[in-house]
Amino acid sequence: MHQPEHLKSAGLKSTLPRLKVLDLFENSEERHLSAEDVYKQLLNSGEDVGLATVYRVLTQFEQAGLLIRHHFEGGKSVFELNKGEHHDHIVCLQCGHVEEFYDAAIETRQEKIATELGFAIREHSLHIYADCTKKKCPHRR
Amino acid sequence: MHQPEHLKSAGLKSTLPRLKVLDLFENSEERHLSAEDVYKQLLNSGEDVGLATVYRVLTQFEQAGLLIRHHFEGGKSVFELNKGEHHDHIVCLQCGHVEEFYDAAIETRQEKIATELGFAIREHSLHIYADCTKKKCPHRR
DNA sequence: TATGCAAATGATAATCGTTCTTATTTGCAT
DNA sequence: ATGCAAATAAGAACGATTATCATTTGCATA
Repeated sequence: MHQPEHLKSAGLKSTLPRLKVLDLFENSEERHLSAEDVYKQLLNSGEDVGLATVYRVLTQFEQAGLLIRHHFEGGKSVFELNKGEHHDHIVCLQCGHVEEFYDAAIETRQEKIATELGFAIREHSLHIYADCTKKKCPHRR
Repeated sequence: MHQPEHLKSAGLKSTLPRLKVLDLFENSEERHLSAEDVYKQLLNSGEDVGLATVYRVLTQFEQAGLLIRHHFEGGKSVFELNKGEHHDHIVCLQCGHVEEFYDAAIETRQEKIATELGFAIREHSLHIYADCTKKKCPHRR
């Protein structure tokens, strides 16, 4: 258990809600969770947290670099643990599962294009929405 | 003026609000407009349209293939005229201007990656958020 | 170990973008 | 000219998120 240090180094007090949220991301099956997901899972675990706190904590964790926020289609923000390595996402249109991938060639091309157009990249997002062709797709959306 | 035909072929009646919205996209300086942008510009032009109508019309145009909807950071949808050719976007973090680009290499890589992961791409979005290094950047956000 | 206080929380109201509802108006075929 | 389905405008309703504020908590200090 090294979570309290994570929080401390981010200048955040080690409170129960924050520990629970961190714990959820580190032990959850699904790496990508929305605020609502986090809230519901905590309630199911018997924790008594407020939805407002969940939103607050997620934003703080994002600013502290512990989490990364994504804006997939559908309007709601989705968060994942920041592993320090950038990657892009492919979202299954059947089950909603999010798969990660990284392609050096794409990254290189992006840099080249931005430079040519007179821009310095700050961040970027590549989202592929696709049909899963695997039979094991749970189709649970 | 060939707009009415556009509408008719899409199965949409040729109404004033629809013609005005189409006209705006075809003659506006900025290719990428949000619902709020469209609404305000129409009001400024003395048109008496409702915000609900703007949203409805934009959605209909999207379904008719006349417009393309984008989800940039910031939560609100942005629309642009569908020119039939896919392209990606680079958003200036200073002035908010959106520049378009297309890179065959990136497209190819995406297809290859999706196939390898067992997916069939339906759609995708590549958004680059960057600092403009040109002096002519209006910095007007 | 008790205590003080800033920071954090939870309940709820408020906000923002967007969609829905409904009574009225409009395009357009007759 | 007329009828009617389609479209509209206004505002209510909605879902995700943020702000407010009184109460509680972590934790440094006595």
